[in-house]
Formats: sequence, C-alpha cells, structure tokens
Amino acid sequence: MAAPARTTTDAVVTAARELIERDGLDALTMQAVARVVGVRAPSLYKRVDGRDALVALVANQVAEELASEIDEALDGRDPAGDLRALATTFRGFAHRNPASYLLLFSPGHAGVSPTSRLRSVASLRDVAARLAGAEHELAAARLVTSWIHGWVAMELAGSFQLGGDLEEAWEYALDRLVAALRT
Amino acid sequence: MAAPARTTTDAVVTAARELIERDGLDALTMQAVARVVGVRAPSLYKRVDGRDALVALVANQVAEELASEIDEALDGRDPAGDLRALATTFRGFAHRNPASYLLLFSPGHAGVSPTSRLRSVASLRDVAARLAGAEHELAAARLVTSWIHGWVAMELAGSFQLGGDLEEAWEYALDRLVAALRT
DNA sequence: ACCTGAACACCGTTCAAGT
DNA sequence: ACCTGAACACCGTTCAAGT
Repeated sequence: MAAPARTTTDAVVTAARELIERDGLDALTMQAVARVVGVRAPSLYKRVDGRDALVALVANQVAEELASEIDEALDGRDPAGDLRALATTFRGFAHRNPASYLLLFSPGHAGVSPTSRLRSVASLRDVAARLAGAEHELAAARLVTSWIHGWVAMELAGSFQLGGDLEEAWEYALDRLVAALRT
Repeated sequence: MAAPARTTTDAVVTAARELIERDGLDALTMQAVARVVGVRAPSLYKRVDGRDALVALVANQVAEELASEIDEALDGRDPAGDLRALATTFRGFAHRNPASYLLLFSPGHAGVSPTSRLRSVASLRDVAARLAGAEHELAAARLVTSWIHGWVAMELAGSFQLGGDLEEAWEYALDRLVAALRT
C-alpha cells in the first residue's frame, strides 16, 4: 500500500530553476530534474502537471522574489529616490537571475499568475503616482517598466554592442526619465 | 551522378519563418519545414547547418526587414517627428511579426549578425544625435531602443493587463521621451 | 550533387504493475 | 499513495546507399 514520498513540489521547482539558470531553458528536461531530486521522470507527474506547468511554477517563484526585493528597496519617502532604487534593484535581480528572469516576459508557456502580477506592480504604481501625479499613474508606470525591462532584456541578449560606458548610459536614462515624469 | 536540387535555402528560411509565426517557435521542426518545401528532413542539411542555424537565418532576415522599414519611415528633417515615426514603425513591425520579432532579442540560439545589427541602429543613432546632441548620441539611442523594445515585448507577452488606454499611454510615453531627450 | 530510408540518441508523457 | 520500467509518439542529426 502506502509508498513514502521521496521528493516535494518545492524541491522539483528549485531543481528546475537551477537547471535553467545553469544551462538554459533547453537543459530543463524532466529526466534532468528527476535525476537532481533523486527520482525517475514519470514520478514527477505526481508533483507537477508536466514540463510547461513546471516552467510556469518557476516563473511564479521568480516573480514573487522580484516583487519582494523591490518592496524592500523602497522607503516611501522621496519618489525620485524610490524610482532609482526600484530600477536598480530590478536590474540587479535580472543580472543575478538572467535565465529565469526572462521567463517572466516570454509569451505562451510561462504565464505568471494574476496575483503575482498584481503584487509585482503595486509598489511601482505607487512610485509612479507620487512622481507623475495620480492622473498619469498607469501611463507613467508603463513607461518605467517598459524601459527597465527593455534595458535588461537587451543586456541579457547581448544587444548593447556599440561600446561606450553602459553604466553612464544607464544613469543618463534614469536621470532623463525622472525629469520627464516629474509634474 | 547529378541529382537536381528540389528546394533552395530561401524557400527553407521562408517556410521556417511562416511556421514560427503561425504556430510558435516550438512548431519549427525540421520535419515540418521539410514537408512545406517538399523534401525529407535529412535533405535540409544540404541547405542549412541545423535547426539552430535555421533560426538564426530567420532572425537575420527579420532584422534586415525591420531596418529597411525604419529607414523608409524617416525623412531626416524634424528629429522629434522622426523619433515618433521610428517608434511607431518599430511597434507596427513587431505587431505584424510577433514571433519572429522576439527572435531578435532572445539570447543564445538566435544571434543577429554584426552587419545586420549595425544597419538596424544606424538611423536610430542619427535621430538620437539630432535630438539629444552628439555627446549623448549613444546613451539617448539606448534609452529609446530599450523603451521601445520593452514596450512591445510586454505587449507581445500580454504583460499590460491593468486596463486603461494603451494607445494613450503609448503617446504619453512618446511625448515624455521626446521632451526628456531634447537639449 | 542531391535525395532518401534507416538508425541513433534523445525528448515528454502514459500506464500497468509493483510495494 | 507513490514509484517504476516499458512503451509510444515524437524530436534532431548522421550516414550509407541510391540516382
């Protein structure tokens, strides 16, 4: 009758995330995950609905982590300072978790749950409203996120190949954006 | 001795791009491409180095097309008008070619050739220099590209889910950026 | 010179059989 | 209740054999 569980969903998700970060999304095979957690591939289907669902679970874990780091980085006082902190924290997170970060913005397979999504943007909307005024809250938040995401996505894809000082360009962009959004 | 060629590299690349656009990157299998061009999968290796190389060829074709459309959209007179035209053209192209557009910014597999890359950014750099001044050319160009790419990447990934008027937000962002870059 | 079937080493996933 | 080997339908890729 009873056979004891030899692994957990958490262990499976963690193993998947490590595989993705170490060797890329293609390295995430059910067999590789199974090997890491000490089980055979078919057993994973007791914990997870399949490979796509496993990728989605990783994406959600990453989204939660990113939202937490951003929350901690803000002090709620100076809007311009908070915007800079938000951008810098976001960028740092993407640099430390490049492969799984990209999951958050890949269409189809991934899919972050609505609640994770809302949590991620709550503090951003707050900063945007304080900086650009309540009537521009959503538009300003969208301008900021799209810039940050575009920037780190291009960094991760190796799309900045024309030389120049990248950190200087980052500061330039941040300065201009803060100035542009201020009411 | 001689056996006649039954397809061409061009036909193979075109078939691959159509498969990607129609059913996503996962639908790009060597067998599917072979079926479309009327040949068996092993024959494709006479035209193309393998699946990854085929994806890279598609990415380069897309990069060239995007660069051409942008070149045509600019008139070289009003910098602000050209920046708006560039952004709008870029966005329209991404909307019409969502799946293959994303290839341009996906790390690893894809990889646009250096010459395609340079061509793509030449007119952008020009607009940036005219708008923000030569000393900020590169930084301004990077701010603009990262915003545009981030914006369309988020649109394509379905990341704008908070309602509101998206076109209005796009215009708001464009206005603010033009104002922010102007010297 | 190109095309093909057969083969190889992989995938994800299902399921009956074990404990 | 979970784990497993075996099986199925797929992949990408190689290669000897055909024309």
